Amino acid sequence: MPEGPEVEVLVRHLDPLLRGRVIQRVVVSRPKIVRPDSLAKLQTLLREARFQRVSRRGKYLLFDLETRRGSQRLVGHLGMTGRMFVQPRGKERPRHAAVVLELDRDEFIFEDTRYFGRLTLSQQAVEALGPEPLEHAEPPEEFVQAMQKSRRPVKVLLLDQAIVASVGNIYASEACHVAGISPKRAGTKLREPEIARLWSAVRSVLEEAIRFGSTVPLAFGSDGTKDGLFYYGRPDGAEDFYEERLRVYDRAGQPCRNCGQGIRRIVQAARSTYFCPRCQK
DNA sequence: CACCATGTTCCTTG
DNA sequence: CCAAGGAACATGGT
Repeated sequence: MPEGPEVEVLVRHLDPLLRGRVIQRVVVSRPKIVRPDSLAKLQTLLREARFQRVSRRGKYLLFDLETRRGSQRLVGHLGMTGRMFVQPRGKERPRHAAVVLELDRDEFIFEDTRYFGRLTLSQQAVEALGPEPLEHAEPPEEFVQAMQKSRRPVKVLLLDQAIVASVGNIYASEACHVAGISPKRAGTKLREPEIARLWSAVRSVLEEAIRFGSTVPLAFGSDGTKDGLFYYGRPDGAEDFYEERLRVYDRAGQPCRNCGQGIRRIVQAARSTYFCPRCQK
């Protein structure tokens, strides 16, 4: 499910639900998800821990906990198909529930069909993240430098979480389109004003997605219908707003909303990229 | 059966 | 050292 915006919307949903609640029991049915922690370590540390706050960095969810041994931060990542939600204890758990934190009458569930996600006390991945787009109105120096010194294509650079956090495969294509820059351009070939344009395009694309995700009805629980490209699925019966939303992603062959040219799909670093050959140079 | 999928990491090759 | 490509992880949708 996740790029930064989806994680942000999920965090805003979870924070008020979890704040102040105490973990009674930790059930890990997929030990892989908890790596590099051990199951025993997690169970020991999290039992009787109280949620203080849920926040986000990049695509990671940060759960601040007050444990018997002081403050701890649990780090979550949704991989491609992860979901997190709170449901009443006793309700049937989804088939791919990877980790369950039993609270009082409720339980927190981390479900992940493909099991690419993580829930761990290791801070290592978070520490390696590049700048957070929505925290810097101007392109940070480290971003400009990283772009200029690499010959990799722009779209591939945007996917590198060490260069800029929060951008995933959908919003990388979207940002290149908004910036009017071809996804194939090498970082070294970008002029400074183009890098600045790219930075603000990333910001506006992420911001727009967060606004969209916050206003549309979402079903966070396992009973939401299957994905669309904004996740969580919408509740059954909710209208489908999702088609109109994206500029280029998954729109191969369809007309560019700016100029009418056909959107093209190419493959970069083994992932799909979409762009308008006329608007993006 | 084929191919595709919102992510990350590791390995090989050049 | 860097870059590119591929595979792996595991499951499901079309």
